[in-house]
Amino acid sequence: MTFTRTLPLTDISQADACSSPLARAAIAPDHADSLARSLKALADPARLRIISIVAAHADAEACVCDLTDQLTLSQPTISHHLKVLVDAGFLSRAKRGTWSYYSLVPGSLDSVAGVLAAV
Amino acid sequence: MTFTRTLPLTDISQADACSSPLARAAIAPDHADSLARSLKALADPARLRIISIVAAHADAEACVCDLTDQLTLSQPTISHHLKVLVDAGFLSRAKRGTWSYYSLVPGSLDSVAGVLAAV
DNA sequence: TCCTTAGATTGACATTGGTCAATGTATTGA
DNA sequence: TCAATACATTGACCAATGTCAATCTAAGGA
Repeated sequence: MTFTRTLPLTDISQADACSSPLARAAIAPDHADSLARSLKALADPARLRIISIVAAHADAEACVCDLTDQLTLSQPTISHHLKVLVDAGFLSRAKRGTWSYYSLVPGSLDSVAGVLAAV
Repeated sequence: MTFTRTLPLTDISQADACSSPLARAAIAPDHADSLARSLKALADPARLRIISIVAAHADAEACVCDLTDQLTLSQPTISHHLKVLVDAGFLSRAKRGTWSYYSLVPGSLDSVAGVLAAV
C-alpha cells in the first residue's frame, strides 16, 4: 500500500513563483489569503519547535517519538500539529514500518521568508 | 501632548540579534513563543494587506482612510488590526492633526524572514 | 460654542484553534 | 493468532480571535 500524500492547502511553490515581495505593491486579496494560511500554520510555538527539531535532526528527518520526547504535549496533539504542517506543505511524511518519519519540504520555509523580506 | 508608543509584545530586534535560523538547531521554547507571537500578528489576510498597502504607499505611510477605502472591513475592525500590528512592532503610528499615519518599522519584517530562512 | 470628521475603545457574538481522553488502524513480534 | 507498539482520528471542551454596532475622544471649522 502506498502512502497517499495530502494536497497542501497552500501551494507554496506557486506563491513563490508569482508573488512579489510584500512591500513592493499592494498584494491581491487572494494572495493575502494564501500567505496568511501559510503563516497561520507556522504561528504556533509547538509547530515552530517541531519544524526546528525536524530540521536539526541528522538527516532532517524525525519520527513522532523524537517529538514526544522533547515536547510536553500529548501524542494526539503532536499528531495534530504534524497534520497542520503537512497540509500546509512545510513537512512531508514517509511511513516505514510502524514509524512515521517527517521531513522538511525543501524551500517551503524560504518561499515564505522571501515574500516577507522587503526590498 | 506627545504620542505614547505601545511597547511591542515581541522585541523583534532582540529576536534578530540572538536567534539562529530555525533549521540550524532546535530552538528554545521561549524563542518559539516569541516568534509565534510575531507570526500570529502577520497571519491574517487583512493585516497582510494593511502592511502591503502601507509599504506600497508613496512615503511608506498611510492613514486609516487609505485603508478603509481598499479593505471591505469596518473602521473599528481596521483599527483593531492596526493595533495588533503596532503592538507586534511591525507598524508605528504618528498622529498629525485628526489623522493617524501608519508606517512600516524598518527591518521588522526582515528579521522575521531571516529567522524563517534556512541555511 | 457647536457641529463635523477621524479614529480609538468597548462590548457582544460567532468562529476558529489548541488540547487531551478515548478509540481506531496498521504493523511487528511471539 | 494474539498481544504490543506507533501513530492517526474522533469528540469534547475551553481559550483565543475576527468582526461589527455603538460609543467615546480629540481636533478643526463655522
